[in-house]
Amino acid sequence: MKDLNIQEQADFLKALGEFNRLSLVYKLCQCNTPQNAMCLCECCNVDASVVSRHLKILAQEGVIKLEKKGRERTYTLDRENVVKTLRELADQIENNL
Amino acid sequence: MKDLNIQEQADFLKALGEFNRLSLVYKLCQCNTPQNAMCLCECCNVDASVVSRHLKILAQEGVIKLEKKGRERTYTLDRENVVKTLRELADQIENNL
DNA sequence: TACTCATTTGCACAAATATGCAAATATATA
DNA sequence: TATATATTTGCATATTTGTGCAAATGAGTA
Repeated sequence: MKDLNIQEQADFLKALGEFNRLSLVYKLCQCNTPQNAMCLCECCNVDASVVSRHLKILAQEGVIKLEKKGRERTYTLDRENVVKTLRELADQIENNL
Repeated sequence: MKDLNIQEQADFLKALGEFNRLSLVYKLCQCNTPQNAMCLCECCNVDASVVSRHLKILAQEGVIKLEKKGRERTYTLDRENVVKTLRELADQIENNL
């Protein structure tokens, strides 16, 4: 339960604040089973390499989790972390911190 | 109480997801009285024109509110809207929407 | 080992963004 | 009206970011 500093919070929000990345997040939100990158490609109209990079950014910021089992790499939304971070931010702002 | 589409949500998050803008938000969060731009300049080490532009972006996205009374232009955090938007986002993600 | 499929990386490039300075604008006051 | 102060805008610029393509990598399978 680390407290994020301003830069870290900004990076987290920036990760979510891009259309294709946010689309990926919603896509992962809807399918409750882990998804591989090929499947995720369908939701935004871009090259697989672009999806790969977006997923990397989301993973770095703790938005999604990568699971490697053998050949497969599947991604799941880190629902708990995203929800927690957003709510903490909302609470901070509500309470003038 | 409009529902934001993905692009609008992304724009809102992007507005918050930049270091100097988030610093401005926290600054406004701490001082409960409306602040003018000169005062806000102090919190980030940039030119007044840069602050002006950041404030404009924040205002466009409903993060802050501008009040003009005569010569003075003061800004206040639109606490209610920011908190509401962040919580709605958290709720959406929590509930797989 | 050779092949196949999924993913990442290197490179190039266009578009967006953040920034500073100087000039323009707006608005109160002498 | 002239002046002072606060803010915005026009321009130039450096940096970041999103993107696609081709090549490289990784990991299973024939």
